[in-house]
Amino acid sequence: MKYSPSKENYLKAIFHLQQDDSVVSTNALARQLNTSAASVTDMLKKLKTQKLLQYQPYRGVRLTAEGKKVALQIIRKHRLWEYFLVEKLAFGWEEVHEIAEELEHISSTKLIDRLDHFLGNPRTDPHGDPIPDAQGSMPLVQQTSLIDLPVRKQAAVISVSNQSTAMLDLLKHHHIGIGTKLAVNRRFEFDQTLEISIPNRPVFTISELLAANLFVAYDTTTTA
Amino acid sequence: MKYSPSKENYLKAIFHLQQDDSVVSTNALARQLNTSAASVTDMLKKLKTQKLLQYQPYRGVRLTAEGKKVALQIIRKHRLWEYFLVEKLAFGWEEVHEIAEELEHISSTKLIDRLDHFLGNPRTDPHGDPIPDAQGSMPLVQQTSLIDLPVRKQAAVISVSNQSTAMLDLLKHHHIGIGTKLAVNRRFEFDQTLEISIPNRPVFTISELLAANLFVAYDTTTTA
DNA sequence: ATTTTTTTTTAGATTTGTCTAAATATAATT
DNA sequence: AATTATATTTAGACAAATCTAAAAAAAAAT
Repeated sequence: MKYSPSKENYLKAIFHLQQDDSVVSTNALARQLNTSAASVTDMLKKLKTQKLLQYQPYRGVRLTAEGKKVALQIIRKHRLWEYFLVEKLAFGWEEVHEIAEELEHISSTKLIDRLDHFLGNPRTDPHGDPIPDAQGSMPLVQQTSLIDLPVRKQAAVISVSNQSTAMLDLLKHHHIGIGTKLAVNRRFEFDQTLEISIPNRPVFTISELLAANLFVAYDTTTTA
Repeated sequence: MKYSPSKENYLKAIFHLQQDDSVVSTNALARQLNTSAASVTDMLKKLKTQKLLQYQPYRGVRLTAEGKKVALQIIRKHRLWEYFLVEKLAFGWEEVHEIAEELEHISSTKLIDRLDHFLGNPRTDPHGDPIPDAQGSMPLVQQTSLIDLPVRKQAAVISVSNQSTAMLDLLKHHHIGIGTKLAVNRRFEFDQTLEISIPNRPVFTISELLAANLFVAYDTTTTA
């Protein structure tokens, strides 16, 4: 029931890449984990013998129920630690990920449950991503179109409803991608355009049409 | 400037065993780290090439200034995390050590400095051991004879002023050693004996003479 | 339906930290 | 001082996680 940090990272990466219930390719994993395809193959064989995933050579990989369970626990730890770092230790948004990558491998589940309680059982992390509970069930994300995002509320882009190259081209131009953190500074009533700010980038304006097609997640936890 | 968890554990163990400025033996280290003498020898050679310690085959080992610096940073992290676990997450005394053994290897120094501040810059951990500051200087311990320890105050044995075999024999009988956590339950006026409790052990009574020769550290931080 | 390209796997090494068993050095005892 | 006992080191192996280069399979392109 205990896995090495490396194995945990593989499970987490597969979980993230395995959007619906599709299989994940060796190369995609290698890219995600910044390692070689050969290393990935080696590790997949080990994880398979531990029944954490289904894997047939050349056929890609998919987590088993057990594998998903483990992945969700890592994600739970990661996000709770991020929340702690931002809310209690006053870290900025962008600097917490790297530290949480280390903290998520601390094994004690008692620790993480106590931390959860200490933080007031938050349901989303500072980026707006949902935090799985102790049983591993992850609440559905509070997912809104950018049009409905409250002003000044930090949010993370989680999906785009229009996948046309024209739109993706525009997103690229604005440096917006899945996971991009942003906030709406203000709305202009005249033409319904929105002023957007992304950390460490100049502010810019987008059209109502673009905003309508951008879905974001944000923290809805009520702070006492 | 970054060392593996294993190396950090070696440095910490040597630091603790190297009471004054004596050399530490291979066997003592092996015992402390629950490993074989052969493994210790292997590791000492590696740490020597990194100039973290002085080591001559068969002659024992001693930390260099750099080695001490690293050890003190690990100890700082360990004790700050222990404080966090007890004070913020309501863990008991005895359960925090194991978790802190993992947390102490999280690398970010920014994290630990923020944690320090968040906790109100405590100067001793829950066991009464002093917490080194960011520069690695460790405050002198509040060191009292057991005779002067306030009743019910938890403390840790840090030294014994009498090293006779007769005394060490008695200490062994009572399961008391350096680092043992204990508290005085009550004093008996008639013969000045003390009732002592050690977590997870039956309470027992010791003589005034023994108490006079036992030095303990305890937390003197004033809690608001 | 071949050929070419891309993806994936195998083969063989490497590093880190560990082990056991055997050899050697030091310390203790007679 | 010689012998016995203890402590320490060397030699040789192993598991985990990684790598590069080569081989094999699958997919894409002609």
